[in-house]
Amino acid sequence: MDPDLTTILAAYRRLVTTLNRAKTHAQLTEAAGVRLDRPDVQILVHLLDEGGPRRIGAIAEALRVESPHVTRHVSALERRGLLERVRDPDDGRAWRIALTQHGAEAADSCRRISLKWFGGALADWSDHDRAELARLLDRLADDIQDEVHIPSG
Amino acid sequence: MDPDLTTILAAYRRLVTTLNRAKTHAQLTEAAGVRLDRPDVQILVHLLDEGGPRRIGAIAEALRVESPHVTRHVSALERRGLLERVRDPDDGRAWRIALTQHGAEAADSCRRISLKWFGGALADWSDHDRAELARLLDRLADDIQDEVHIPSG
DNA sequence: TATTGTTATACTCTATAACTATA
DNA sequence: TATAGTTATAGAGTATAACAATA
Repeated sequence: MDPDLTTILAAYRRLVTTLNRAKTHAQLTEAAGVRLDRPDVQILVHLLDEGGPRRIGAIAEALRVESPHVTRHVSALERRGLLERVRDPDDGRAWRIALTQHGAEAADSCRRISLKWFGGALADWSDHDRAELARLLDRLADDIQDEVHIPSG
Repeated sequence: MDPDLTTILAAYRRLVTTLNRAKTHAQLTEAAGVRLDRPDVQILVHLLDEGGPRRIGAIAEALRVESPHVTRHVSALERRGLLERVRDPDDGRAWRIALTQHGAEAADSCRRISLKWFGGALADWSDHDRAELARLLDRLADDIQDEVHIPSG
C-alpha cells in the first residue's frame, strides 16, 4: 500500500473523468468555434503536432486505434475540406494525409483551448512546480507506455 | 508558447492514448481474471474507493456520466451478484448500491492491476520524484476540475 | 409537486472481418 | 503475394427524452 501510488492513480482517474467526457468535448469545440467530434479533433491535432503529412497507418498507430476508424474520419474531413491527400514521396502507391489551411486553423483552435485550460489550471503555480510537473508527467507517460505494452507478467 | 505547458498537455494525451483503449482494458481484465466492461470496472472500483454503499445519482455524479448509464450497468452487475441494493438509512424511499463480497474482490483485482502498472512504471523512480508527482498530479486534477467546470470565459 | 431513478431510444466511438488495390 | 487501405458490419459506451415511483 504505497500512498503516493494510490494518490497518483486516483489523480489520473480524476483528470480523465473531468477531461474525457462528452460535455467537456462540447465545451471545447464551442470555445474553439468548430464542429468536430472527438476522433476528428484527435486526428487534426495529431497532424498539427507532427508538423506534416502522415499516412493513415501511421496515424492509427500513433493514436492506437484501428485503421478503418481513421479512414472513415479522414474521408469525412477530406470532404469537408479540412484534410487532403497528397502523394507519398517515398512510396509512389501510397498517399499521405495533410492538413489544409482550414484544417490547420481548426486544429490550432482546439489545441489552443486545451492549452488554455491547462494554462488556467497552472496559473497560480510556481515556475518550479510547472517545470517539475512537465518533467515528471512526461517521464510517467514514457514509463507507463513501456509497462503496459511490454508487460512483465 | 510555454514549453512546460506543451509538454504537460502532450504527456497527458500520451497517457490517455496508452491507458484508455480497448486493448489495454482487455489486458487489465485478463490480468485481473474478471469479465467486466469499462463502465463496470469504473463503478465497482469507485464503490471500493468510497468504502461504502452509494446512491445511483451519487455514482453518476462522481463519474460524470448520466444516471441511466449507471442504472443499466448496476442492474446487470446486480444480476451477476457483484452488487446489491440496500435501503438508504437517511431516506426511506431510496436505495444504495453496495458491493457484495464477490464484487469487492473483482474491484480489488482490477485496482490491483492498475496499481501494478503504475507501480511498475515508477519502480526506478526516486522516492522524491514519486512524492512530487503525487503532490503535483493531485493538485493538477483539482485545478483542472475547477478550470473546466467553472470556466472563466 | 420535487426528487430520484428507470425504460426506451438513439447517437458516438471503436473494433473485427472481408474485400480491394497496388507495387 | 505482401502491404496498405477501404467498405461493411457489429458491439461498446454514453447521452437525451419520456416515464414511474415515492416522499
